Amino acid sequence: MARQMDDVFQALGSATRRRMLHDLAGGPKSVGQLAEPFAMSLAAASKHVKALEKAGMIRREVRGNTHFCHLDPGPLASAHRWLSFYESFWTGRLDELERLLREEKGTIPASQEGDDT
Amino acid sequence: MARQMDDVFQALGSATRRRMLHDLAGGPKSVGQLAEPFAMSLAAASKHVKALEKAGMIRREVRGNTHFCHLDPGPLASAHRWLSFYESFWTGRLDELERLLREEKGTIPASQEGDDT
DNA sequence: CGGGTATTCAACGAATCGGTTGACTAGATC
DNA sequence: GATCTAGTCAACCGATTCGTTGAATACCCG
Repeated sequence: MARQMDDVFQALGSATRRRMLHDLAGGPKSVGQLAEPFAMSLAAASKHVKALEKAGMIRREVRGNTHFCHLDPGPLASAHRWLSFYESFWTGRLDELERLLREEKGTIPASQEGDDT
Repeated sequence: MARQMDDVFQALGSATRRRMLHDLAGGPKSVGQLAEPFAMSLAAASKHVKALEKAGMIRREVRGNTHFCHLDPGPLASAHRWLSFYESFWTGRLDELERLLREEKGTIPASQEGDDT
């Protein structure tokens, strides 16, 4: 479904959440730790975390009192792969792009949307 | 500014607009042509086009009556590069990731957000 | 038990989104 | 000039987003 892709890109469409992901790259963090850089309530930050979780980009491990979040890079990899489709375009390899488009015609139509592996 | 990045990812967070981009990869299209696959008014499609334009992902060339849109892959490349930061993460190259994080400390803090070239 | 800590939940408001319709502008065509 | 076509614009609507606050939950600690 393209829905998961929507969630991923939508989650990335906020500097707050991108920052959270970036912080998470340094290792698991609690919700409170993730919230700390921001001038917003913990409840607000908690919602951002939930958005990232919904997009599958973080997993949550509740240990005692605190919820530890760790990055799940899978969806980021998917998004990266999705964008890679256009790579030949921005590198100027138009011949390569044409090959990709032709190849696509041979499989499922609009197959790029189906690429939510 | 991180604002441009917001626009790009937000624009990508809609299957409709992703489809439009995909169609544009095959060559320039008019607004009407872009709208055609969708069961929505032309005005609605026009708004989507405007969103893509705002994100810098398409340029518009008005020729006579019709507006031709062509893909500008720059922002897609930026997004791709942004995601590449996490590549070492999903390939399991944690040592490489740590190097990146360490290297980042040496430059501008939170430098990833500044990467809107 | 009582109190502090970490976090979520629910309700609310302002702003934005994604769509609609109707009116408008401008180029093409007869 | 009259009309068709391509597209935008403005107003509107319902749904979603992003923040708030206050209350609820649940764990930890003395």
